Amino acid sequence: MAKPEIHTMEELSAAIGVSRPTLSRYFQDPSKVSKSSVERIRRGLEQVEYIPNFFATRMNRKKTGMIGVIIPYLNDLFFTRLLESIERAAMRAGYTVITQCSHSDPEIEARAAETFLSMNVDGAVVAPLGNRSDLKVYERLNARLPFVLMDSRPARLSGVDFVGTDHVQSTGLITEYLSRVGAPPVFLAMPRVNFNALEREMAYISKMEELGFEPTIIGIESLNGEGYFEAHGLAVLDDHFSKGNFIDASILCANDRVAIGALRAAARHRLEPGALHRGGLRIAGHDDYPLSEFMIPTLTTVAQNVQAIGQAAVDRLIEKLRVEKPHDNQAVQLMDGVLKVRDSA
Amino acid sequence: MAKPEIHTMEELSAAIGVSRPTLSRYFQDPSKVSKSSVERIRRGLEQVEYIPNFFATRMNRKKTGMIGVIIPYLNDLFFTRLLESIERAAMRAGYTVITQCSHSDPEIEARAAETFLSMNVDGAVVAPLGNRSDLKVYERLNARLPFVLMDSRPARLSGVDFVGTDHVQSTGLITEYLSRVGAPPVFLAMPRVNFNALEREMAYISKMEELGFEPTIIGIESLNGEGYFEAHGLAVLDDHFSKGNFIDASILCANDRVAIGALRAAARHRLEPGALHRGGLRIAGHDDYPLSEFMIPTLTTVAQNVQAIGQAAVDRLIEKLRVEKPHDNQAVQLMDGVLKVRDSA
DNA sequence: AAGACGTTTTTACACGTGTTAAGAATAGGG
DNA sequence: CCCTATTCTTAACACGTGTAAAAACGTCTT
Repeated sequence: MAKPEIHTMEELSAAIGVSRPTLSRYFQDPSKVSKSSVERIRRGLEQVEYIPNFFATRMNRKKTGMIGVIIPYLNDLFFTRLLESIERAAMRAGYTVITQCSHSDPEIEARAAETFLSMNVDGAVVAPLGNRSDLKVYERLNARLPFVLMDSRPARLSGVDFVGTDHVQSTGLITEYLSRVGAPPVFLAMPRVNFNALEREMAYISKMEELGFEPTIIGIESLNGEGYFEAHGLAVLDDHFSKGNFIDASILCANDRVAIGALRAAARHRLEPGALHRGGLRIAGHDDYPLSEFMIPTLTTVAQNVQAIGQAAVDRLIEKLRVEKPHDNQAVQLMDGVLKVRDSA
Repeated sequence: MAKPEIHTMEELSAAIGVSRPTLSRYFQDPSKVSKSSVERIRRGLEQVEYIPNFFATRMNRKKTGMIGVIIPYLNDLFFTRLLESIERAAMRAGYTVITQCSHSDPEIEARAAETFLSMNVDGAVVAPLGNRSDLKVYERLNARLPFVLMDSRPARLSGVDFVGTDHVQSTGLITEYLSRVGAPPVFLAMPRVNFNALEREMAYISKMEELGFEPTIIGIESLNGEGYFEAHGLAVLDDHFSKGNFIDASILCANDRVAIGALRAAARHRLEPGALHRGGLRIAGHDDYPLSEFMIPTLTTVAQNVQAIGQAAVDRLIEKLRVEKPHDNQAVQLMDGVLKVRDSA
């Protein structure tokens, strides 16, 4: 505890009798230094309190060993799971993750991107904000760094790598399941805050048409402003149920958070959604939100492979990092969703 | 878009005909520079692409304008709300927040602390990991920086500022409510992963004794390893309900996530917890987790004032930052919880 | 027009480490 | 003991910006 505090490599060099350049090499990669010196330095470091200055080390290196991650919200367990899987993958690969949250604000998102550039991060992974994002921000990042988008994908953006769920597959899967086991589903949309909102809508429509059913979409416009998804699902269905609409329908929600609101609306109207009630109300979601299995009834949904998405994003980043000039072939990785049949549908 | 890219202040200085030191002052605080120069620089910046290097600017400044935040988990909306309120408060005050998540690992927590020190952050806010944390890490931070602990407080740590909820008040409040309206509550504990777990247990016990009731605590030991809180609540109550225990009790859960598991256990056993059923099963939680109002039934709980805690933590940090030598009086700020009576109890 | 004052430029050094080139020390082999 | 290969030290410059002191400039007052 009472170790003398050393603030610079120069001081450390004097203290343990090893030259500063050797110390510099030691901290970057101990194998670059002879066994005997490594031992000597190691013993010296046990006697004193010293950590190389974060900024000074990063300033001159070509590789900073940092990757920047931007996510749109913090208050959503889907994104925190994604972030966690990225952090773990990055840590395994020896990288430090710098996280910025855009708090639904394109301006903050743009500022975060600038911060990453000014920090010389080795690469960046971004989960886009949605329609309101400035696509130039992504183009700028993509032009200057190894860059990967994840989760949701701007339609009008080309040449940018992407990792996410195949919504045509995942939404198709659950649409088909719902249609097979009971009534063809109505789609309870979410406000179009991101590109996935629309992708899932379209996937639902095309699957319904393929199956020969009439698609029905409700809840595109928000009834409660910029609130939570749960509040949206609750408000929209509360309204419909009050009018006697959809009380015995199959309802596919755009995501699990909307579905949680939907379940709440059902409870409020003393409806009991469930797979067991043939012909009765059924509610399903999308994402396999961590709380879905604890809902009442437990929520039938399609799981996104968050783990794989995070890992793939980091892998792709590192791949782009290794080769100076990437093959310039845009890589788009789409993961399949997995059906989770539970009690609600 | 095709703006020439300028990488150093030197180049910028040459490009727009203003000296480098003046530019330096401009980027730190435009009001330190004459109107005419400000105007000239502003016009110049519109013509080129330039951002001051993050590391170089931070390296020499005495104040880096950054504050470090460590939270234990990401997969918990309580902590993400806390983090969000801190980020907003810090942003308002002009600070950049660097977040690190310790992922329940004391080693990662210690490393994050070292990173903050090596970055010369102006201050640090930490939500402790719990029993497994190395208290020396906090002492070290506290000795070298403005430092504030939040959310949960190690018993054996003195001289460190703290901001959090007054659990004696909050837990007492709901214990009293439950006792007043129905049967005195049983306490469904959570695994003692942090200091609040024990604090709430103790607060429950002393309030029960004050009211002249016999305290009963269940679920201290985890039945499902290091799983989620929800799984813990579910496993413990599922076990008890199977044996016919507590099926008409008032159950106070250590937090809302445990309570969500408890509601699930009740549903599995076809029990209907609710305030309306006088004498019947009732379930309550603690924290006002964002999803509590969407549970079935909606969850009665005590809200922690997350907003105020985050703001107070940042305020205190900035206060300590301003005065060179703080008055050394340890500041402990405890916020009151607010009762949220809903349907479950 | 002279002086005073505020601003800006110039000049120089600082921060802590990366990095390179040259020479010195060390080790191992004969 | 000498020779060569390796590793280290020394010395110096680099990175991009902060910062301080002194000199130059401009504007305003009188």
